[in-house]
Amino acid sequence: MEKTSGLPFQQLLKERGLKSTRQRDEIARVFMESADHLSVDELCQRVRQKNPRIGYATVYRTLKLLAQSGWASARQFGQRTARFEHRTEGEHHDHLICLICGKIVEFASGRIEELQSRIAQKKGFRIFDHKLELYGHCADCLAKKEMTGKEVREKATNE
Amino acid sequence: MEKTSGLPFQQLLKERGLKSTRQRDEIARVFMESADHLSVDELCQRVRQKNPRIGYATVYRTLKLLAQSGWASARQFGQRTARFEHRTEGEHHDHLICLICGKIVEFASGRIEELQSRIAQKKGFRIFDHKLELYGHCADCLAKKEMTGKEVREKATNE
DNA sequence: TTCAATGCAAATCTTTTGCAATGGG
DNA sequence: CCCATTGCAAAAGATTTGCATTGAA
Repeated sequence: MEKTSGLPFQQLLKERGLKSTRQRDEIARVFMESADHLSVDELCQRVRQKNPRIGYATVYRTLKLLAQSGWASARQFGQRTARFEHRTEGEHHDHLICLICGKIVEFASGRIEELQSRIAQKKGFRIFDHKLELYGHCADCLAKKEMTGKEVREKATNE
Repeated sequence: MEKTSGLPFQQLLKERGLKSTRQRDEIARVFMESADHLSVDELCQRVRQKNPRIGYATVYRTLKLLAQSGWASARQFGQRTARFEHRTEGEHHDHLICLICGKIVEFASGRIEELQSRIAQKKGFRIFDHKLELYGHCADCLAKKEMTGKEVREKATNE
């Protein structure tokens, strides 16, 4: 997996001919300092603790830049709000997702990542990030196979 | 990779205690007969050629059922509309996605799928589908590293 | 000084929901 | 018959955009 961290955000802006502004720097800093799986809303809240006048639009615009630059990556776990992860160096956690109850189990596989790198190289890509999600039914839900139709329906509805 | 196709949709409804209706059957049929990467809108258009009174809500609701049953799976390539793929038996195509220009290149890797199956088994999941996306910069965009800031900005904007 | 970036509010778009009417089992 | 399903229109969100103002370079 390619490394680009360590390159400050401001340097990256300069490379692309973009201006370094108080807002962009603040947003990038707060993003990098925060825990993973941050929603746009959460990021905006935090940024506003420092500078309450920063708008959602700016946060979205900056996040787009961070994503294009490979620093952030968007995830859509449920179908609702996107959440942004840091592109960390090396270690990635991937996800097993249950289609019935929505449970998410994390896992990591270095072996799979090796294969990914090889494929990317073959196609001429420089990879910054990846997303691997396995969808199915979890052990619990498989065990509930004997549920009545009514119960299944209720579970599916409030999902 | 687990197989469930061949099981008719109606049978699946019965198993879950759901009703088989004209609309559900029609939507499922059209979905299965269509090409991959169908948007909800496209599916709705096609279904309406047969029955113009079918509403978006019903299409969404049925697609959710198909997804939970493992027949369809949602993808979010750009951040816009979700697109639905058929869950085909065996063969999966995964995606390399360029963060700059949005280009999508497909690839397949049986080796990676083997590893996935093993992981799922270890965690007690029965997997119906998976999603693997590699994000980075494509060969073309890497070649354009010498572009001026202005050009980069324009490209990023109309993305 | 110049033009990109910002902040705000309005606009868009996708997906979900409430509810009366319909229709499967 | 009963209650799940449908269709419509309205609601709910999430993200984007137009535009006047601000601020980096």
